[in-house]
Amino acid sequence: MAVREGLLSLLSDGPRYGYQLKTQFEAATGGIWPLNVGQVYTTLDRLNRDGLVGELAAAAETETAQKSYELTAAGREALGAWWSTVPVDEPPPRDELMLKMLMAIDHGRDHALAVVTSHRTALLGLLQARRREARQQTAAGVTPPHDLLAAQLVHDALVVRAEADLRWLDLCESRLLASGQPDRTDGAASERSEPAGPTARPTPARRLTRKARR
Amino acid sequence: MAVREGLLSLLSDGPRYGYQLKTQFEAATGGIWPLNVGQVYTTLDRLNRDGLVGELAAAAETETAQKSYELTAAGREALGAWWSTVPVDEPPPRDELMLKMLMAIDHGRDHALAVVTSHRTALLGLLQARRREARQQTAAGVTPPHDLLAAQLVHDALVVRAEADLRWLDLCESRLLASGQPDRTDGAASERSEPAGPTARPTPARRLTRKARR
DNA sequence: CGACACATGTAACACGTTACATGATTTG
DNA sequence: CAAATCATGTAACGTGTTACATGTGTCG
Repeated sequence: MAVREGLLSLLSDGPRYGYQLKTQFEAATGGIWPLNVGQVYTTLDRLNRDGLVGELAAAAETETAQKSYELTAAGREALGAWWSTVPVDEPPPRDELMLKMLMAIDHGRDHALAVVTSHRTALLGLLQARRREARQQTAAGVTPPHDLLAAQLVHDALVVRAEADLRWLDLCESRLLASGQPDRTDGAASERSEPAGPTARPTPARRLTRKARR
Repeated sequence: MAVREGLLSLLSDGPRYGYQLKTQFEAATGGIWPLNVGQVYTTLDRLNRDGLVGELAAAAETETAQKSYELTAAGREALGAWWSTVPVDEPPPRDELMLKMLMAIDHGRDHALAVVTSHRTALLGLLQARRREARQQTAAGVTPPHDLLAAQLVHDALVVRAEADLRWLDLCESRLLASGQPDRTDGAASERSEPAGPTARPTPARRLTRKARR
């Protein structure tokens, strides 16, 4: 649910047709979010299906296949809801870094700590690279003012996000070190499940496996 | 690409069957990421199709429909790549807040500033709520140690993210205020496109509309 | 017995994304 | 003329997600 709302937002400024929306979407996002034209048409179809946009039959005047779309009342309402709604993460979004961390913890503290350090260095490198890019970007000011602002804000967001991730990794590390839990790198299995030989008898299936015979 | 890797990670500990994976996935994520069982089976099928996991024919021993899955060599390799790879956002991920902000800017500085302030207050409220939750959570320590650590880290992540978003909103505000760009709330149209009456002649189609007749 | 947890699986749909086909128009 | 841009659209695939159908075993 991102392209949908983007198109709605662009359409709220007046009727547009597909290719135009692609162009304006990319312009509005500072050229950072390329958008395949095909997706515009499929998304427009879906929006049309859902009654959020309507075809503007005025295409006859141009003799070409240009079909314009405009917001319907429902579309305008949906867009308004989007503007006023803050994305409440409930349940929390499936973030890759988060999931990776949790899964790593599941594999033992050592693994988790390794993931922390490797990702920290990688993220630090990314941050530096982005700062370098930013300097070059401002040096060669080629983009128009609007696009420049957009590009700058996107860059800010990426930097802030990366910093947040780094801070979170630090938190993970300290929490991991604080929890005196012993590592379960084989040998000493934790409470989680059996050491898992090739034919491990899995925890929740004990009963089933035990009396499988009717 | 999140559930896939999660299942691979769980399977790297030994063969598992579907329901078990659901249980362990939810346990590993501190009960915060509920996972529909059906999705486990479909994902397992897809992983099987891609040759990352294989069925363990040992189900015969249990007489029941329990089919276990295990990692293949390719699966183990994919998982290893996952562990060592830091998610590099290139192009940047379609973040909803970011997109909303950019689209708001496209609609004029005033609108953008309004979105900033509304989202800031909403995010602040969310932050406070989460801090409150955290206090209650630690007070009623019901969850086992592992799940508690996971839940705590997820909570940390959410808080850190929210703080980052707030910081970014502040940045947006200052950038917006710094850019002396006049607002384009009707009347004075910006460089972007025509004021867009019902039959607006769209910018990139000038030529087409002009000589449409073959 | 009836409710509930365990266990597997299918069908359907959502959105995002890419590749492809097609044609008109502009421009070098 | 040829290449690039403008312009529309379809087909196909990928993952995530939910709802549903089905059956066994446990427990109060």
